[in-house]
Amino acid sequence: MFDTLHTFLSSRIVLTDALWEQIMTQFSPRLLRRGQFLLRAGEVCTSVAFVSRGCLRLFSTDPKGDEHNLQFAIDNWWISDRDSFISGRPSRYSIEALEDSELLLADRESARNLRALSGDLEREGVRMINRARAALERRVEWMLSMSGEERYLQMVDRYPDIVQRVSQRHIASYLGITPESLSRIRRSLAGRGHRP
Amino acid sequence: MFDTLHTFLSSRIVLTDALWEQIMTQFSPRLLRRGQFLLRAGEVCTSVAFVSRGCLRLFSTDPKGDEHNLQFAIDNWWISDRDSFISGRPSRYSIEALEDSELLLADRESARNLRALSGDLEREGVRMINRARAALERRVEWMLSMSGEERYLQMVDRYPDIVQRVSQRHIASYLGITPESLSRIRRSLAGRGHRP
DNA sequence: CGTTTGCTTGAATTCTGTCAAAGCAGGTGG
DNA sequence: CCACCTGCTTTGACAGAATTCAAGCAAACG
Repeated sequence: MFDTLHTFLSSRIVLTDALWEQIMTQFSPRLLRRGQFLLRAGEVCTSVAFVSRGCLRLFSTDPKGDEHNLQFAIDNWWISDRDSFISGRPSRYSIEALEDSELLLADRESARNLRALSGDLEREGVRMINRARAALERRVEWMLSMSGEERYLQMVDRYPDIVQRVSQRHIASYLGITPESLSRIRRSLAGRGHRP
Repeated sequence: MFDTLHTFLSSRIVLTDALWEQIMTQFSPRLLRRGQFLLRAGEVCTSVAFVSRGCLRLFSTDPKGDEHNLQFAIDNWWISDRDSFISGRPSRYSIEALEDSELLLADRESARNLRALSGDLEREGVRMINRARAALERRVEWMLSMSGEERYLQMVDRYPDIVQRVSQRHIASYLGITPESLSRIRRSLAGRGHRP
């Protein structure tokens, strides 16, 4: 369960055995069954989670009760409501496991300890935030400039593994269209000779 | 021209005269007339800009030639294509002055120097990235869950000064709707007794 | 084996974009 | 000072796209 995190980190920073020993102590393993929640809207997000195996979604629930997927996380991704995690304020989001999942959790103090452990680790943290920001920026750009069909093709291109694992209604919610529309888009694409 | 930056910084970090002296040396002033560009798509973004006075927009141009506003920046805001700035790769975005503007520019080396100058300053840099990320996240949430009218009301509520200063077609582009739609939305709101 | 869940499909509706035209500034030059 | 030009906003008519509502179907699950 810690193996995947070790592999993940060693591809980005210089990871000595001594450093790894210390890093491990800061994470606590957690199993989540499909349908269980890591975070519910209104609670404070007290951890960042590394997904060593499984699939989760982060979503908001609007006043009408409709849910909107803001992020998916599969093996080797991180997931958390960073705003709530940093500020300590209640979260507007929920995090739910879409498959049975193995997580490694770090709370606020662990995160602080990790940053203090090595400059490499701290810089990697900043890079992670920047990647998250860049991904959101791209997504806003897509929403502004592309049709639902184009956004779907972008998503298949960029996140094929997620499109494969996650149900269509969740993909539709992520794209900002209805499941019916996504179904029609896929039929239309198939008719024009697109790989399923 | 440096006054606004001094005010800005002193409200967020402990700003001694000595530190301020050093900070000033890292920024170079730049005047931009309305319509001039700080960055053109395809160029590398070599600076982050603090807007001491004026108004700018960051936008992308899609294959059809349509422009999409991703960000506005007025007095006391920062603007830049951080991806290009960090990676050194050509930018997909352009930055244009919507009014005559006074900027303070820091290039890559200056940014590095600034981070090295004080831990406070470095932490403030991370906070800035996080605020940018949080703003984008909110915006994605809006795009997923709200109609054009609701997004417009959110924008009026959250960025009244920008809505006031920027032309409607640019607001419309930011919201992801056509200028015609925004015009109709405003008429409809006025009819239902909304402050102009 | 019956129930549930998710996907598909159809028809009606609502909304938004498109195109074209006219009105309304603000700025420029005669 | 006025006439003109240019860019922005408004408006109307229309076409097109996506949502909604409703129903059917298939695979998965207890």
